[in-house]
Amino acid sequence: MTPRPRATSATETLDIAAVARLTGVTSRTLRHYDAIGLLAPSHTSPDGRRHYGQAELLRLQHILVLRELGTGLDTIAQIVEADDPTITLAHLRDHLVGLTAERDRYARLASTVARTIDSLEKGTTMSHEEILDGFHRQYEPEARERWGDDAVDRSNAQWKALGKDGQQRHLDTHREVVEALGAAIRVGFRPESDEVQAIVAQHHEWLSLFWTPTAETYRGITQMYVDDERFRRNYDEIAPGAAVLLRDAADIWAGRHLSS
Amino acid sequence: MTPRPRATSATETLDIAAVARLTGVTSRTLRHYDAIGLLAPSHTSPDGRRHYGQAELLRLQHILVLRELGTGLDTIAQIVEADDPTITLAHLRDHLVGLTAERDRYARLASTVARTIDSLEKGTTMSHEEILDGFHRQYEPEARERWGDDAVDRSNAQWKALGKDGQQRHLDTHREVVEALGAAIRVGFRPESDEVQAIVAQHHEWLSLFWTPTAETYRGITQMYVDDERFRRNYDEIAPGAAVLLRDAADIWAGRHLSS
DNA sequence: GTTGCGCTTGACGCAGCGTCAACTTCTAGG
DNA sequence: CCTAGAAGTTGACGCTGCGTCAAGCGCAAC
Repeated sequence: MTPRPRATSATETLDIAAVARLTGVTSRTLRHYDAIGLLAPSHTSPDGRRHYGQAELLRLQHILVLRELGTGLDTIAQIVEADDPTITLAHLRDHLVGLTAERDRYARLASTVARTIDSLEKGTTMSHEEILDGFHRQYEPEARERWGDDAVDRSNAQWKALGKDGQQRHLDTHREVVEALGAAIRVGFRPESDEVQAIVAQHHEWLSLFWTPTAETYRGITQMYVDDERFRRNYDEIAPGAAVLLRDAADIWAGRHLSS
Repeated sequence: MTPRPRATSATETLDIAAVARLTGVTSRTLRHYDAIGLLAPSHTSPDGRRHYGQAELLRLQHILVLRELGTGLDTIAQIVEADDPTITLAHLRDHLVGLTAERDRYARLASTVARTIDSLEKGTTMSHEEILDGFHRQYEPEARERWGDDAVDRSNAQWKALGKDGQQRHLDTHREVVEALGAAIRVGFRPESDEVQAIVAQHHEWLSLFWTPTAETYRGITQMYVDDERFRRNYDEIAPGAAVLLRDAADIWAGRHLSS
């Protein structure tokens, strides 16, 4: 005796948009799942619109859990088709092995990269060459696994030469920015001045050629210019305080132009 | 004055197969990298064959390191194009965020899966025949693609190697195990007896087709046979106490034969 | 001559949808 | 009742990073 809303065709089913909202998938995905036979709607209204019932929602739940775990849709199909906790269990057991392996892989990668970055940020007298060399060495264990010893040894020997060349080109390109900074210092411009902000924009553009920093990472980079002796010398030998000026100006500039 | 090997066209360059062997990538990948402009050969001989020099090897090395980190090829192209340690390091900094996020994601997934397994183990209500039948049908086609894991590769290979007859025999094995357990109970064998231990070995072999249990998980599984009503009934309908006997025997067997 | 290896280009295929495009249908407003 | 707009539909191509044929060419051995 409870009042039903407009008994046209809706009993307890949800249309595709409602399911999309509830589960967070797109309607396109639901159509895709229908197309590949992974999840059919409970019924379609005469005009072709898809409607989903509770059973389909549960099945979708199951699908999404497995998908979240990185399982392929075909495998998911077989698992949900079986609709059997024990099958799922067997699958999960296998999957757990893969997941922990991936976790460990990423943990190793992250720690390697972090150490590389640390050695850069804290490196007292570390040159670009040494950084690069160290970077390369960090990957030796993995590289040796994949590539074999002789290949790694040979590439290690050649690594410096290439890096040296690239380093020189980088410094040349960069010098314009640094000299502009030096000029700004001698004239006494402040970080928030249009002139210095323009230099920062140039610096950022230079950096953005290959990589798009966020506000946070851009601030981090310019902070690094101050913290790291090797970098700071690069700036300050043009004009004392250049690194600090760049950092301060970049801090302001990032707040104005970069999304945090 | 050092003797050169056949000065036809080879000075110090490597052909595509040699590069493939050294670096572990396929020749197809090298051609792909050439096609998309990521890594061109140093020169091509008149018949169209690609040859790579030391510089190309180093560039490839750089590419592969970045690829290993999960960087997309387009981004890799920009980074190696820059050929600048600072850019590379900036990228690493950026990438570290993604790596730790991925690591955490997988860690969360792994723990979620582990807990899901736990709860499923307690709630599972399937007979082994159904498990086996469903498993066989479901994993035959596609699991191998998704799961490069050794365990699944091995289990599928074993399953296929069994052939139709062998597969059927394997299906029968479980019943043999259960009936042998029943017989052992009726005769009054103890868990540590050679007879019961042999049954456990058979059971473990049967189970190993689906995943490779450690001592811990094998004990967990057999414990589940006792804890879960439906499983226990499967065993105990053959002979009362079969599940408990299997668990106790498996506990001993695991300690003797499985690494913890 | 011919067999066979190793290379070449060209093409299609795969997952898992995103993203138009072109069309229909339902609903609300005037 | 007409009309605009929102939201649905099918169909198609696009994307990444190659794997995997297919067909052909050059070179060396038999």
